[in-house]
Amino acid sequence: MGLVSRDRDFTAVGRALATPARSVFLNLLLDGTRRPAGELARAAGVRASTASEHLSVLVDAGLVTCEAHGRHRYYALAGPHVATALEALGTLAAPAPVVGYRLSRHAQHLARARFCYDHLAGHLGIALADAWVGRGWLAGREVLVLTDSGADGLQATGFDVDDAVAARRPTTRACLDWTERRPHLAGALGAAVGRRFLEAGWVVRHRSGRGLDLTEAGTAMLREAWGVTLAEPASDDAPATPARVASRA
Amino acid sequence: MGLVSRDRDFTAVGRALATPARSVFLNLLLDGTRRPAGELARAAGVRASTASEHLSVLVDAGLVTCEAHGRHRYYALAGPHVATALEALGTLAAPAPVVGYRLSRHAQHLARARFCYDHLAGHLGIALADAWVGRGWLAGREVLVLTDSGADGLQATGFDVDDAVAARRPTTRACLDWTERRPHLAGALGAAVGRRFLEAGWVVRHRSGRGLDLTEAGTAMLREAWGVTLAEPASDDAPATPARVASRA
DNA sequence: GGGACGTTTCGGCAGACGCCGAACCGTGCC
DNA sequence: GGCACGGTTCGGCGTCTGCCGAAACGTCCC
Repeated sequence: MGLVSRDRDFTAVGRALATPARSVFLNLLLDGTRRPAGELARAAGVRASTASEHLSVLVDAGLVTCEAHGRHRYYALAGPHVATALEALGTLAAPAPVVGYRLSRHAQHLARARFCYDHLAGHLGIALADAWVGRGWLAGREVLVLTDSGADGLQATGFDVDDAVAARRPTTRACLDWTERRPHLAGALGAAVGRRFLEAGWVVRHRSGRGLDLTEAGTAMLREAWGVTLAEPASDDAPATPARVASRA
Repeated sequence: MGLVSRDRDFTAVGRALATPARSVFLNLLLDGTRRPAGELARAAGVRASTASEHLSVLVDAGLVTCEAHGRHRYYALAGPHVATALEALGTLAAPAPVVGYRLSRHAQHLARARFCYDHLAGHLGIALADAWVGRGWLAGREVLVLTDSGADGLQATGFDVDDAVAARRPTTRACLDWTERRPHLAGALGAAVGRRFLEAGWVVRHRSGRGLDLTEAGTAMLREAWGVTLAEPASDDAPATPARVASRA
């Protein structure tokens, strides 16, 4: 101890991020999914061989892990710390160039609800954070610290708060969305919430895409439990207030 | 709004970090100082011409700003957001390779007290955070949220809390040291504290180096105000408890 | 076993990039 | 004005690396 240099060598991480294909890969994996090499290759517009080389660079840099499954190899982010760091870097990075694509519809969907590695994000994530700050369950405005009443309330609603508190990761963490400017809940508790939403069937992963669909059950649950209503996806733009919260302390 | 891609292009930032020389530059600037091109060149072990090219890359990437002063050009980090992002990336990056140097002495000095862009870090920063958490001035263990009593207490001690709260930046932010594993106070309030420590002469920048020296006045002030004592720099290693806090609630 | 398929490895090519020395520019000083 | 000095620009050199197609490997399925 004390013998290690205090400075960090950004070279390796930098190299890993420094090419368009790898940047695309990371963006795709940033929602916490595992994806086979071929799918990543197609998404980035490069040959399988090229993608393979890129992926091994990411693995060597420790950003991504590889898990063999049958004749597929699934790649995923190496852990929450990678997601956290990339998310912080996103502050500096420019929005990715918009490829032709039917982006608009896609983007709207993502804006509404998605996973940010292991926790809920998009309008849904923000609405939850707002609601819980409103009831005094989370404190610190931009920082989202769990209060005692919050621990009780969330536990009562069926979230595994004890586990989250005991975890090695920070219990709560505020994750600032790049496009919206409001924080949503990350950290061990954020992950627990996300897990529960999936297990309970309140949200389901959109088939063949990133992004989540809020189910009937989920919609009802949000309204009844916390008076949260998300703007309908069918409606046009709803930029100013993406979600409305009834109970505001 | 809504039209921008949700993904980020990490390519540019990645490229900017991807070379040893630029990594050294950023590490040097990470303490918030501005330094002339020549000094940076010497530190990185490259010719002035090479350094100049590197620096223009960093400027183009928006990580660094350049300010002409006489026949010198001073380079500095482009803002707190850059420091924050790099600090987050440090989680992923390996410790920088140790160059020959008389590193040990140097590193010890840095470990004791230094600036982390605009706020106090090192054992000093950690000791302050510990002390203030102990008195209930900061809440949230790993997160460091300012409490009401904390606002009163710090204001009474002469820190400009009102300004910090009014600032556009988050009032408090926990900055996790890479080598130590404990957080210290960053954000607008952290910057206000750092500023005051310099102005009051409690710390002075170490000549020709990074790192801070705690003055007699600073030592006395720490002890009297919060019962904080930093281990003497003359002593050998003091790894386990870098600082001791008297009053623990 | 044979064939389809997902993936990796290999060789090769072209472009990008880091480095340097030399030349150039602007400022400060005598 | 003349010179020293900090800094940038330019041309050139060698290396690295991103890309591809072809070939090899392993798995699944008939």
